[in-house]
Amino acid sequence: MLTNSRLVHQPHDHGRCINAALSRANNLCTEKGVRLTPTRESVLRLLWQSHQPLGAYQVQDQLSKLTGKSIAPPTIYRAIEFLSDLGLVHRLASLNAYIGCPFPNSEHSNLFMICNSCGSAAEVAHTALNDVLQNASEKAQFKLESQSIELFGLCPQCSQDTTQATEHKAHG
Amino acid sequence: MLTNSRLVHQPHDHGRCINAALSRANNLCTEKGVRLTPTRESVLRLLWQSHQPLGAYQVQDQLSKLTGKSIAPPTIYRAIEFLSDLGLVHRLASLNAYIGCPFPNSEHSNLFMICNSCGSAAEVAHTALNDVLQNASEKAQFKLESQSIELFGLCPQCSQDTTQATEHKAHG
DNA sequence: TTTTATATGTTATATTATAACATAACATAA
DNA sequence: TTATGTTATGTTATAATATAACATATAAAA
Repeated sequence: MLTNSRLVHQPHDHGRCINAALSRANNLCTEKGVRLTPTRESVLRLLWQSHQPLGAYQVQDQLSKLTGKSIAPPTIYRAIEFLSDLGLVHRLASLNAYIGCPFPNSEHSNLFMICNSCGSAAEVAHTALNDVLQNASEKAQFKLESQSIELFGLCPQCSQDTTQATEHKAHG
Repeated sequence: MLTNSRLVHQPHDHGRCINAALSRANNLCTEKGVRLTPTRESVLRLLWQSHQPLGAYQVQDQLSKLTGKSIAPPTIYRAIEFLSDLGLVHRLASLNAYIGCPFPNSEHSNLFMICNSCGSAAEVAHTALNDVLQNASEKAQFKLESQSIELFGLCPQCSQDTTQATEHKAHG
């Protein structure tokens, strides 16, 4: 099970996340012979600003502020589509939001653990899970092509906070 | 693994699906002391008209035609919310669409197999899968509260059609 | 440097969903 | 039975998300 869960839910040097993501993006674009234009790079950078997924219009706002120009939705959606096609960005359907992919080269589960409290989302690649889904599909004679798995709950950090709050309440 | 997959993807007496769903709904509403009003019943019936999930505005259209009155979106969304709270209806996030739940009393996986070709969606309840997800969550110290699992691919029927089409092509 | 392909700008609009407030229907108690 | 509270629906407006269609600009290749 490969995940960025620890990183997402703990204080860390987030600059390294961003740099790593940009580096991966540059390599992949070179490899595929496509261009990581300034707009696309900025969008990717914004989606990596935190580990919380962003809506397209949040990206729009932030990019507009960043550049001082007003930017229309299609520009954002195009950049997201480009990044998404390369596997650098994922869409979280239940949130209508987008997030950078921490391991675009690995086999994917498209599994996300989304915190109901702080909104952070960790991605998980889980071979055994994929096998279970593949088996289930075969049993149902369903030819599996892609998948979207979104788990909701409390991240380690928020879970701890809740416990403490409850304890505090109990004592008060 | 409990699923309505066979039923969904094969010709069957669909009236029985609808009747069963309405009967379950009536029982559940009685049990919970809430009302299955005509609007709510109609919406449930429409969502059971086929095994393809429907968008809220599709439901609106059909209900308007059915009653001859024009019906505004909030009415539809309220009915869907009511049914959804009772577990009688699910939302498929990736499609922005809604579908009747075939086994509202069973433990849920919230797992759907959605056909990319015909649009049908079968629901699956899969204890072993739930265990895998629970374990993965625990490993990540994530307190799992709910989940949404959507698989995309080809249903048995469409998969067969594709194979035949390919064979046909190969022969032609 | 023309040509071609790719990327972005711009305007308008489609699609999905909800807020806010008014009215109606139902349930219960006085 | 009427008064009262609760639940459900009607109505209007608008928020939030996403895309179509066409014009322009930028980069790459011939």
